[in-house]
Amino acid sequence: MARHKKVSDQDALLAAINLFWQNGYHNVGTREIEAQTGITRFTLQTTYGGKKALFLKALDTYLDLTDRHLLAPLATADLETLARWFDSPTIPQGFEGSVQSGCFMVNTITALGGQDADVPPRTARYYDMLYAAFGGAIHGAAKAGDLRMVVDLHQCTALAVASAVSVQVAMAAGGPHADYLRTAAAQMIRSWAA
Amino acid sequence: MARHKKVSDQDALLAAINLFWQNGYHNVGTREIEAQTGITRFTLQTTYGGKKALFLKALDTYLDLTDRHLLAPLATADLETLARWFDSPTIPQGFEGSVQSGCFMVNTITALGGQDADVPPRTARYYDMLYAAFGGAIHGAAKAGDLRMVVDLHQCTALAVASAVSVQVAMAAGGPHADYLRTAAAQMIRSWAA
DNA sequence: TGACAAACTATCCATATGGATAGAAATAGC
DNA sequence: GCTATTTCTATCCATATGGATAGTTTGTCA
Repeated sequence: MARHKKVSDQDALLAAINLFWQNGYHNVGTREIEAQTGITRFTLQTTYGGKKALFLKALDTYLDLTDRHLLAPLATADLETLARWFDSPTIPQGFEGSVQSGCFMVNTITALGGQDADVPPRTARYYDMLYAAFGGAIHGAAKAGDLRMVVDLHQCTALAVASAVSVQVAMAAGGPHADYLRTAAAQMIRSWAA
Repeated sequence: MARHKKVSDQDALLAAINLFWQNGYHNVGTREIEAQTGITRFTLQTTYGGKKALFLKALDTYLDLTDRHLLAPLATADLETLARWFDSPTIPQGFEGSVQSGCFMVNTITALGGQDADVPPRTARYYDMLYAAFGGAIHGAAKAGDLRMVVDLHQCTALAVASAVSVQVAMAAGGPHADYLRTAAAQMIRSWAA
């Protein structure tokens, strides 16, 4: 039987997510990947398929975890939970140092999206996740009679998605903007209640 | 008197804006800058101060033009003009090929913002411009008695800023999301009217 | 017409990059 | 204890990179 890797796949992948999320694809070289994740350049190539393949796997895992822990549960949440999602956010374990960099996926859309054919399918998945989560909550609230009659469900969903995305950019921007936007989004959601 | 450059400063700078906006800082090499802007690597170094300095000058010029043509005029606009700013956007001359890449500044925040000390001052300027533009319009509408009494001006301003930023990300993302968000934002703004 | 200054061209340079290779090390199973 | 397999280490490689240099070209002015 074979030699074990220095670090487990899971630990290495988590480290890779944080590295690429905080620094972007281009600012991270293969020597830095070795230093920060424990994956040697040999293993990077032979086991993971190279830098680009590791990046995509990290991004896919990020999307998996983001959906599982942050978005999918929202689809069945009530309005107050949705509002608190904005003004009292939870941070997935293991990513505490990265949330100030915004969203790994949003950063990838704006940094690489125009030139990299591997990004658009993931972008589509991300927006699907956002619309499913916020749309689910909003349609659920409507069905429960919790929404004011005058609100347009598609508009509300789009505004919730807009708020979520812009909060991520504001996180990457630094400063107070993310808090302003979180507060405003939570207020907006609470204003939809019957 | 000396030899003239192959292209004018203004044309070169416009070309540099479009190049960096569409491709990002790292995806553009100095040979590509030569090919796309007419600035030789010699001139890039001696006149502009190098690749990074050209990038920052391009970004600053982009912020100047964006403020002048798209944002500053909003500060004295009425609500309907603000709504149309979203659902019937105008494209600054010379940038038609780049708007599908979103916003040069937003792309820079997410791609470089975490590692590059030259970006945060420009990020702060960008958000200041956004808040001044949307805040000005909204406060002006309130002063004119055009807003419903119940709306919170700071919340409205923050939501308008959120919408503007997320539309830019959606442009970079491609697909129908930008149009959804534009429509929703315009509806939201119209819903604030008395 | 010559001088001067600015920009261009062709070439060079040091460094960094992603990935490849060969030999060594580590591990489990037989 | 040996074998097979996987991973590691040290080194190498071809290419790309941002920038530098030297000689040439170009345009204006005196």
